[in-house]
Amino acid sequence: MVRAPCCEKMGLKRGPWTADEDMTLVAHIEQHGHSNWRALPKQAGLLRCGKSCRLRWINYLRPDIKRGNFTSEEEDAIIQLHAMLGNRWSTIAARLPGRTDNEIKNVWHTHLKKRLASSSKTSGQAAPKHKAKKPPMAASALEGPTSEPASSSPGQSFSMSPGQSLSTSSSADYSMASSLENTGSSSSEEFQIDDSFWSETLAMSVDSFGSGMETSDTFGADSASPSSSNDEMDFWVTLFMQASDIQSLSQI
DNA sequence: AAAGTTTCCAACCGCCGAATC
DNA sequence: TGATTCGGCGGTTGGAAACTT
Repeated sequence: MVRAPCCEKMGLKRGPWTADEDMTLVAHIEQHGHSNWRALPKQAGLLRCGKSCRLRWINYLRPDIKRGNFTSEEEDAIIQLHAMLGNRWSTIAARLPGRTDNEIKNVWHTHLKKRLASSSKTSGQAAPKHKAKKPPMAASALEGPTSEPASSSPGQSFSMSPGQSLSTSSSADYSMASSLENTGSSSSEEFQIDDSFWSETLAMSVDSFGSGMETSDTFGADSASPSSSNDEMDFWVTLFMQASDIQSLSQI
């Protein structure tokens, strides 16, 4: 049977949200929550698809969203996490409190991918291919410490292992090869984690680490209904980071 | 100053897995 | 047990803003 569309498109508004719509959505969610996205727009009196409402809330209106530039620490964290996880934006976002998967995805495609490409080409010389534009925004995020004063709290912390080093070396090889080269695998071999890896390891984790697993609880709204596989993924991300950290420390 | 180009980001689309019936 | 619904995810895109010529 043909799957029904996520929402009937007739008469539903699309495109950018207005301030009024934002207010309506926020007010409704604050009052009634968002137990049912599909029904929400009708209840709130919005001419929007439920999916659209959800996206707007998740990516923009949620109170714990951190607006503003990405700090260099955040960017480095994204790069490291992406090297380990690939395009698992939601998992990466879960490690960066206040950041959304959509935002991280955008940053990756607009800044970080290019940054990696140029650093790998010049092997260390970060040749600014693109001239600085939008000074208060993107450019500052790329060039070392951000000038953003208050929007990113000073005490901001990632859910990473305490000793996790966020290498900012320009020629850093962000692949897992660098992190795991001391584990016996060839250093020239790029370590790729694919889905089968995760499914296998996650399956193993149920038996081996089923109890006492520490789960990160850093993402208020999203963690309202955390799936166990997400918790497990968090566990493994943390484990890998700690492992790579231990490996690098042991070499000192 | 204007036209053309590039960059960025909010939003949409389609697919998938889990939950429910 | 299969069908259906729903929420969530990642890929992609359109338009606005910024920048260059």
